[in-house]
Amino acid sequence: MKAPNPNKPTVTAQDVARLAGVSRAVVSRALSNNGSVSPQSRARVEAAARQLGYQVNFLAQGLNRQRSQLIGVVVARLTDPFRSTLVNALLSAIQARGYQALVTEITDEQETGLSLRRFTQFRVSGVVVTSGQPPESIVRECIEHHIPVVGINRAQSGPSMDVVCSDNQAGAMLAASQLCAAGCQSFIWLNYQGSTWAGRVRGEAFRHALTVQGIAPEYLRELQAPQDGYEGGFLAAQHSNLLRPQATTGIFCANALLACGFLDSMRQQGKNAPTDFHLIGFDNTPQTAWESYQLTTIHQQVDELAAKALDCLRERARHPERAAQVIPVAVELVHRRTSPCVTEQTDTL
Amino acid sequence: MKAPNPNKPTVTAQDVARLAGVSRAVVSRALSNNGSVSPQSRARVEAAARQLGYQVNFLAQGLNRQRSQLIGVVVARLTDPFRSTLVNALLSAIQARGYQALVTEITDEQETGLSLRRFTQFRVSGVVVTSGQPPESIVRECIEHHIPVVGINRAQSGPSMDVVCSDNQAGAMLAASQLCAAGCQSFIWLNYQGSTWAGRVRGEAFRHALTVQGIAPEYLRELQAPQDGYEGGFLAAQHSNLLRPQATTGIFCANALLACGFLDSMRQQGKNAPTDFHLIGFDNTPQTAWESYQLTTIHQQVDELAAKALDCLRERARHPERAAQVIPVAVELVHRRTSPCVTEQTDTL
DNA sequence: TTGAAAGCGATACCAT
DNA sequence: ATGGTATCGCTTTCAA
Repeated sequence: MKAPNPNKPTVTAQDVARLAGVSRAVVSRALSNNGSVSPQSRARVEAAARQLGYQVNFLAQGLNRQRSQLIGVVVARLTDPFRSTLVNALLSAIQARGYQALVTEITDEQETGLSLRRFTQFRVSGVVVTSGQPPESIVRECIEHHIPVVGINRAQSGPSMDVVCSDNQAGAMLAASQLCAAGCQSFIWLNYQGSTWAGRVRGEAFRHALTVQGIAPEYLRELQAPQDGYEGGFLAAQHSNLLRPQATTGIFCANALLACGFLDSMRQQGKNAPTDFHLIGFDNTPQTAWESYQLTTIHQQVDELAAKALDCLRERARHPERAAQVIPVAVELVHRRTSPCVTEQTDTL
Repeated sequence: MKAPNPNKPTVTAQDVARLAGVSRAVVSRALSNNGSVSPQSRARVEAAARQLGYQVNFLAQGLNRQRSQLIGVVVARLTDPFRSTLVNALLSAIQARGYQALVTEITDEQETGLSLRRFTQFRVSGVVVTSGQPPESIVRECIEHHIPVVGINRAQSGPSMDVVCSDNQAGAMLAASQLCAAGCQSFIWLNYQGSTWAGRVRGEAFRHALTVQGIAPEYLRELQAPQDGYEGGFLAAQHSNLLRPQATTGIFCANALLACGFLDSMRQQGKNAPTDFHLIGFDNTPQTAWESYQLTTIHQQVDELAAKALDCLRERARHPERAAQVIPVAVELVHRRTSPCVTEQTDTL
């Protein structure tokens, strides 16, 4: 058998039942508010539970219910400020709803599937994918086990996964309008090689938004950073000769880190925003608000993303068959120094 | 009873046993490499398991073993770059050792205890506290349930919790030496009101280190930011008249965010490092390396902190009775622009 | 309302 | 080496 716990033996529902003078069943019902229990029994159970310091064994509970109070979260490179902000919001939302977060870090898109598998082994109540693209087959496995999967800011992975996504189109449009209103006549889209899906979508949307603004395609240049992050943006600015002398250039970046790196590198070259060019980033991470950057940026409402993602899980748990949805979340343009708010002054005359 | 799964019924060890023509017991042994199994049986079990796509139910496994493959992590404000870096390292280390991370975010020191309780309900294999101070009583509860608890960068919470801690004394000494060698004659210690334990220790150690360097106490001033973070540092610099005209001031900050905010605010006032003052931060977060800051800083080896924390859990699981330890992790001075490396030139003459 | 009992799925002991 | 079986702790059905 098992070695008896030499210290404090675990308190079980059985112990509570004994002390309260009722059966395990009553204890279970009383404590989980399921089924009917007389007020007196309930009181006695609660008293006994408190007295013994009883705590439900979630493993046993989950085993029986075939579902744990766990929600799986997949994330990559938590050191990226936007990701940590998002995960922070997710943790809050998850706990606010009475769940616990099971977090796995992936270093490679491939690992997403493995993470999902491990989540199912814990019978999680749902999965939130914030990085990586899970193979449709594995998502289906989850669905078959009645485990809803939702992605944040990613492409739909087949017809089984819901997605909550910041409105990249609107963001690109806001950026394009702002840059045009600010008088830019030449444009650059900055992204990195092997960008995420969201980054690519933003680029496409920016191109489209410029067209809508009446900008001819030849006035948009694409700049590929050799890598992601601050360093990528920094290098991108070094390795290219950006500015046409005649026209103010408006630059839109796939994310905040790229924008910060780009800006620093440009400054090192003696060029600054908004005098020499305009710059708008995506994400509105804390650093973009710092005095040294004051970056105009597209703000993502992370709390909203998190909340909608969890709502989505709940909904899908109820209606497993319903078609997968894409739920948009509004974005906002935050005016800061690298492309200041344009007042109506041009219309004054 | 339970509603039968309408889709794919869960594959259990029983199913594998049936297909392999052996008993559940053999399946368990074969798959967990426990007990003895004939090579042939093993092969058949493995084949059957693969064929059926069998996955162990961790809930059942944990219930039986009285221990899950979970490790609890307590963290606050994940948006702080140092915290997210540390948690990132912890996640990697946890997964590298075959565990899964159960993460709880606390917004208040008080919640630490509640988090630990919930961890025990999942029969976690260990707990890592990176924020907050768990009440000694609850830590003891954990220990009594054979759940080791380790803190990172915090005070020992009674005799039951091990602690892994960056060497704040050494860090302060490195900072003091550097500032002195750079010619500073007047010093400021910048921290925020209600600082963490680590911050306070660094302050004390800095004071001591200056004494060792032969600096009289009256040349050290303490500056209290009204809050933590970038904003706190920014405000601290605004609300105080820092520099004596005669002597170069050396400033040491409790953390990186304070330092960045402080630096930006000083610049706004027309003062910059290292010309007008010297500045050294703690943590070496990614942003301190950015071109706009290039902050000289004390580097914490997060991977080392994470690795030692997990080693510690393992050790304590083996020896529950052993006295609690404090395990130091070395820090390094990273020379950057706000207090550049001092060459031997002063000795040349 | 209540309690007895049948699981949930896996593990480890013990006898074979 | 193998299989039967008790057990981990809780939930839920079912009959009383």
